Amino acid sequence: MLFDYVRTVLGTALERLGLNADVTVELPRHASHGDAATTVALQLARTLGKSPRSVAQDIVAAMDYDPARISSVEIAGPGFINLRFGPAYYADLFERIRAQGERFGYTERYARKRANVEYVSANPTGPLHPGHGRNIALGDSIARLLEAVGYRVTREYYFNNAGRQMQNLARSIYARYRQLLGEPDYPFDEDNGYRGEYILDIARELIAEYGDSLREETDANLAICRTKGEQWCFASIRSTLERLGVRHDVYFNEHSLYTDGHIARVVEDLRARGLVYEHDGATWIATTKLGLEQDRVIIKSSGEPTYRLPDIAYHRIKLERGDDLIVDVFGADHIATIQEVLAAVRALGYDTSPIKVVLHQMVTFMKDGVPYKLSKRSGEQYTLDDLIDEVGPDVVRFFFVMRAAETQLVFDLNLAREQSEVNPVFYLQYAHARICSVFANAREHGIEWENTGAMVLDHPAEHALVKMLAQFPSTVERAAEQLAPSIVADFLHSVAEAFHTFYHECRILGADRDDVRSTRLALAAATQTVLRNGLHLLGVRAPERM
RNA sequence: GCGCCCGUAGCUCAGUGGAUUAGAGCAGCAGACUUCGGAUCUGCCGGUCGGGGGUUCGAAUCCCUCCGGGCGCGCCA
Repeated sequence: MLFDYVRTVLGTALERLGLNADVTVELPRHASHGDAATTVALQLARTLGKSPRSVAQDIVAAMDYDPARISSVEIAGPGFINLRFGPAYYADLFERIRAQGERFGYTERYARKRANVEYVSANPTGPLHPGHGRNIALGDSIARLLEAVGYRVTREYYFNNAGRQMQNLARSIYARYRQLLGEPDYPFDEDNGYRGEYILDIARELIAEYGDSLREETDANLAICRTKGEQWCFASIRSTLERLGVRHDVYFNEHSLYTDGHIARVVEDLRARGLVYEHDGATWIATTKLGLEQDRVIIKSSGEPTYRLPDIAYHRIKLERGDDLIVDVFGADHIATIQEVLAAVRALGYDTSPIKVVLHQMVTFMKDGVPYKLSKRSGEQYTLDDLIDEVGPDVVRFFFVMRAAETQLVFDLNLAREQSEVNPVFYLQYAHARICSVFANAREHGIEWENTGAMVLDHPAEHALVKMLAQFPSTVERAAEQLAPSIVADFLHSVAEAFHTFYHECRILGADRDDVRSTRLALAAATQTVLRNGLHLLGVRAPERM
């Protein structure tokens, strides 16, 4: 949007010269180099066998433009073409932002495309821990970003409520149940058991519900413990997600892969391709034939599949659904697994290119300058809920997406708890609240203004703000394409900065002319929209007052 | 040993192959309109972009190599 007119002018000039090239226009790093710059002459010089500067001269000579929109064109350095916007350019940008109003920033580029985003996918064996926060915030913001560029998005949660983990959960609950019933020495499996405080809570609920009628150690009673545990854990997980504004459309149960025959089909199909063999009583997949380091077990000698097998079946199903884009949000510890799974699915004859894996690195929590241990081993767990209690949902969501997924994030608990200007979330929210306050003031003083066209933009701070706002749609697209919410977080900081500077230098309500006041109010309204829409993409609230 | 990720200011991080001068925030220092929210704004201080080669008109960015850190490499998930 920012460079639409510039691109058109340059494109026409190239056409006139019989040249063919992608016109990339960028914002120069230094304001002294103008408002827009292109390196197209440098790129063309080689194939044309001419010097970049002379190519640039030809292009400039062939440019036909409105001098009110482009006030200067110059060739600089080795062959850059630098342009400066004129008043009409700003007026035009501003008008387009104003006309789009609340829809500004959302595009239709990927309309009619379907995307599936899988995230969280924690098994129901306990409350979410703080480390899950990054996966949740990333996954949900990615889903929001994809929606913003037109995708129809399904949010999916994959879980396993069978298998060894759930047996351990049932046994843990049962042991605590017996202990609470007056047998403190009843054995608790310290190695495999879940030692969290919440197990006791579940056991207490069982006593309230069943009294001591589950005392006998039968499969049926353990099954009751298991079911109770699963329900309790899922309720806990969902309530935490709810607090963060996250809701999934599909909960995919791993167990259905067995009952629907998908698991058996995967084994048969892999076997038909000569990729399966038996060894030491187990069934193996020959991943070495697929270019990986070593072969892996897919069915243990006990007859139980390993997690790999359902993962392969699950990804095959995802591909068969025909979505245009399939996003897996995983922690860095899944890297080996996902490589194996994708290699196996490819070996089954599928094109895995719709699958994009967002691997995020681990989070280190810091408190008072030292790493804060959030041990799962200790009986007392620090949960994601505790973190939300401590710093609030907005800070949790923002902190987990403000850095690129591939960085090893440091979550500074002191900074997060700080309710002041050092906290980067408040800088953005304050800008929004400030704008709301200006409008509240306008209403209070009975200031009438019309958000119509024909406005005046004179001040450099106004120009800087308009230029910033005009980049919102392309920024959202770039963030969506790169599956990188941190791009939006950075951008919003720049918007807030441009607004605060504008606010400081330009009186809005106190402007000395009515048309200037109306322009500035409209500019504030547009900034408000960008901040609100942008914060929404990150799942952070845009408060009217703080 | 192998695979993936990272290494940029004291700290946390941006940086889309581009420009004599690599940018923010925090920390530190110095300032700001008696009027719309000072949770703000303006300056200053601070860098061998981990080291070394290469590709290119041009490299923090791409390639190679070495060093350092993280995560994996289970008949756990």
